[in-house]
Amino acid sequence: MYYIEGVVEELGRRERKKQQTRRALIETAARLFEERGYDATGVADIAEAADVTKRTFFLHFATKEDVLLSDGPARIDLALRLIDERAPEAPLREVLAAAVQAMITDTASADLPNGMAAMRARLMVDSPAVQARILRTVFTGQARIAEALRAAYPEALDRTTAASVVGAVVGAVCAAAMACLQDDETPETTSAAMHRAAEIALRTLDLA
Amino acid sequence: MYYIEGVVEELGRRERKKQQTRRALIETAARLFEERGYDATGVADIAEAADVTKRTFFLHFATKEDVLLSDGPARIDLALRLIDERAPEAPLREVLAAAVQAMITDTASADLPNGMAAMRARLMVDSPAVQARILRTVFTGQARIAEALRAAYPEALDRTTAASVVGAVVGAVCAAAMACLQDDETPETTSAAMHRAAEIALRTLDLA
DNA sequence: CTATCTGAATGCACTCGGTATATCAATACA
DNA sequence: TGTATTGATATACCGAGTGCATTCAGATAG
Repeated sequence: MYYIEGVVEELGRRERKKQQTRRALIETAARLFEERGYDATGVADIAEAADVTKRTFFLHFATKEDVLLSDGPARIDLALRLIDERAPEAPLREVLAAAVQAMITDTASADLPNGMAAMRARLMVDSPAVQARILRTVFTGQARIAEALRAAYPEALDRTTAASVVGAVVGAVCAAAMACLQDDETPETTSAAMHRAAEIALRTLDLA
Repeated sequence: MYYIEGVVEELGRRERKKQQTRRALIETAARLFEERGYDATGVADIAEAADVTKRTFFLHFATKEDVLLSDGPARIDLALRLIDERAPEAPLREVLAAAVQAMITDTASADLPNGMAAMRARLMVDSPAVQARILRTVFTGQARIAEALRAAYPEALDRTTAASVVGAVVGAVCAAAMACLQDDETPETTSAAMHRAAEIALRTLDLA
């Protein structure tokens, strides 16, 4: 508690203000996307509604899509931390399974109450730009996970094998998620399908 | 021969001119990307060098990235045709394996002599926009393949299972390819790695 | 052979995402 | 208190992509 306070309170007024405008931008963007749709909402509109300039928006987010993916990196970090903790003592399959399941669960639990995931899901289905951006984020994330696993199990995995295995699991999960989204499945069904997809793809490791 | 001539010659002067400007745009774009780099080459530059207007460029390609992916749909169609021919008589694993291998081989054989694949590969590594676009193309393509397989093997595959399996295979192949590209591997090594990745991911079907 | 119609290409103005630069003003810090 | 940071601003700008009216070559009918 002492420690956490130390870290959290370390932020001066300046940094707090910054986080404040950042949050304002995220929430305003979410609201406007909801109200008017993604394409019909310009960056200028978001900035205007959040009472900052367009330039300020781009000071916080590199692209319009990024305002939707502000928590993407955290999810990858979660997986990397988990790998770092349990590998290489635990078996490869178990570590990879735990990492992927943690990411799926985190997506479901952190996003759903926020309402963010539902919108993101909708946008992913019908906004090509958002879909492309998410895929790229996932793809680079999976590369980092593959590299972490290869480093942890150097005798079992070379670079392309590691990439293949992680690619298979992530690819399966993403495809399953997308199939559910297009079918307008409930979040619970979708989440279950993602876990099942991960299990299916993890079979690749059961006969090495 | 008679038949082929009939089909090929069916194109009047008008359609030929159209294809001609289309090809000119593709080749000019490739040349300029090679010379100046992707980001430093504007659509206006390509159009200018191909002696048409910017507006005409967008009459042939929806986006700047699309001029690089003009043959993408054909590759998916190849897989779909193959599935249509062999399913549902042949076993699922065999059909999927054949389809994926055909796509990999087609990529290697049709692109490499053209020199197109090498550049596309380079761009995929260091141009986020191109990478995102390719991923989206692949992703929608894999959805079509999954749907075709589900339709052909309705008793073995529901929608999300089909998506998971195809997603696993395609994800593995893409990840392996990307890993090789980032390592500057030879086309042969890359192609081999993709085939190996497909084999690994196809294990998911060996224990149903 | 001529009249007509179709559609590929044009020209131009416009929107919007994203950037460059110079500047202001609040905050951290000595 | 004075100075250096730095988050935010204002303004002008670039390039991708679109809307729309127009032109002109080439297909088609009479």
